[in-house]
Amino acid sequence: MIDLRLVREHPDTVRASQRARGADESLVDELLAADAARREAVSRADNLRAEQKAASQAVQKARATERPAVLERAKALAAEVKEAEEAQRSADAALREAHLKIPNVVADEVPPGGEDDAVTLRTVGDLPAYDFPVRDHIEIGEALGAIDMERGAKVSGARFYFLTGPGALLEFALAQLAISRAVTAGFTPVIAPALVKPEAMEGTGFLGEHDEEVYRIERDDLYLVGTSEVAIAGMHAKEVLDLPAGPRRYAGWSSCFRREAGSYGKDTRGIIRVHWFDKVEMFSFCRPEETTAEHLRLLQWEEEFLQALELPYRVVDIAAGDLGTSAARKFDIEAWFPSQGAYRELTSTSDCGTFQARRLNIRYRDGDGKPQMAATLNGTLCAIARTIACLLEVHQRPDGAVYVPKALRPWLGGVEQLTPGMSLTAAVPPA
RNA sequence: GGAGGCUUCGCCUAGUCCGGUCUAUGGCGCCGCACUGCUAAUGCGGUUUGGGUUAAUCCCCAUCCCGGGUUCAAAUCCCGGAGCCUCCGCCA
Repeated sequence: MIDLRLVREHPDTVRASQRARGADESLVDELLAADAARREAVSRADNLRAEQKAASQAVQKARATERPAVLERAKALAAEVKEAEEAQRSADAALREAHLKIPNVVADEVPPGGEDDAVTLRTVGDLPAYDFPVRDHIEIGEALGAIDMERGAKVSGARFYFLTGPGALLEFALAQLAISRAVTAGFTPVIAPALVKPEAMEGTGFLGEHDEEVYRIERDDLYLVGTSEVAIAGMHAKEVLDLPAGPRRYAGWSSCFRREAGSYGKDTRGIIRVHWFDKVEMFSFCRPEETTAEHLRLLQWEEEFLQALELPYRVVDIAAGDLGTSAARKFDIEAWFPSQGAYRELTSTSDCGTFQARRLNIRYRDGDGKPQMAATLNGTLCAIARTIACLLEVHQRPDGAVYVPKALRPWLGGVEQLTPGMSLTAAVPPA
């Protein structure tokens, strides 16, 4: 939810933001009208209530002879109040509806344009050269006994997979590495629920125009999260946080579920685009004035993680038309996939400003002890399946082996490479 | 799944049976002022959170877990729901 004061005082800023996103500008005027209508309804109901309250007290004090007349007046007012409250309720609902339709206001620095207009900020790491035919992650993974797509489809359908043997060990190694690095950087590790109530889903902005992306458990009115961002943002809903000494940071682990509606034909091969994967997500609660710096920090941690995995990548600044509902600004990191000869999104970090906090009612106390809206940011530390895919491709060797980056070795029994038919007991940390 | 208990303005708490100065009591904590060489102690005052209105103050409305209902009037009565606790059943 955007700041209503901003809409009232600077509607043109919001209109410009809508235009940049390619969204409907007239929603701003609808919101302004709904806001004015609500305030009028509130005033009317408040005044009537005050009158009615006085009348009600007069009933008690009235002498017996006056009582019937006073009571009559109180009853009449009560009816009016009821009607005014009804009008207020519908005005409130109309305002909320109009309010929810408007996505976050894009930051000034965001590049204009759509999906193809992201600006590359930098490219890091040398592209690997292979003097043998490059294979994609499925060929490599299946040869290693690390990925089983066929049985994934048998058990759960398209876009499902099993990670087996070295693949399963790789998942745990990545998770351990990600969590360890996050804890060292000051994050609190969190294992988050993957099923959440509608409020959490709506609060993080996932139930708007993209709600067909989300799995819903209708019978229990719960949703499967597409990222632990949802649960972690919801974790402090309706709270007043203590944010005296900088951001409060969590590293959340959860399974993530995505319907991938509308992506038919995209990435149908492999585990790059799947209905379910596990992920370590960074999440930050901070003061609004801290978000720009915090966003860059999250981005830096993401980059350092990919550097530790020895993966070449580039950082892109996402254009306005491609921003999510909650984001004011977003950076993606795209890593190199040799089989595609292209950079593909591996991680992403968004500055949501106060947008999510306003929906979820997350506040903090300022220097004067007054509650203020907090700000939220999120960033992928490691989306496991896609990262495994990238690792297998980039670090493939001609003999079907896969090089293990040094940072991962402590979690894989110290092995320097994964090889087809290898002994699994060698690839686990000492028991 | 079944039975019972609990939920009050940061924390604890009075009030709920029997509706109306509840404009919610008291303690702790916190803030300010006074007093005092300093600290402590003491005294006085303040201290929920939203919304409306306003240049600002004032003022008004809402808020006793949430949502309905009864009533001129609800923390209080009725119905529904949530969360927590205890016991039983089931389960990893």
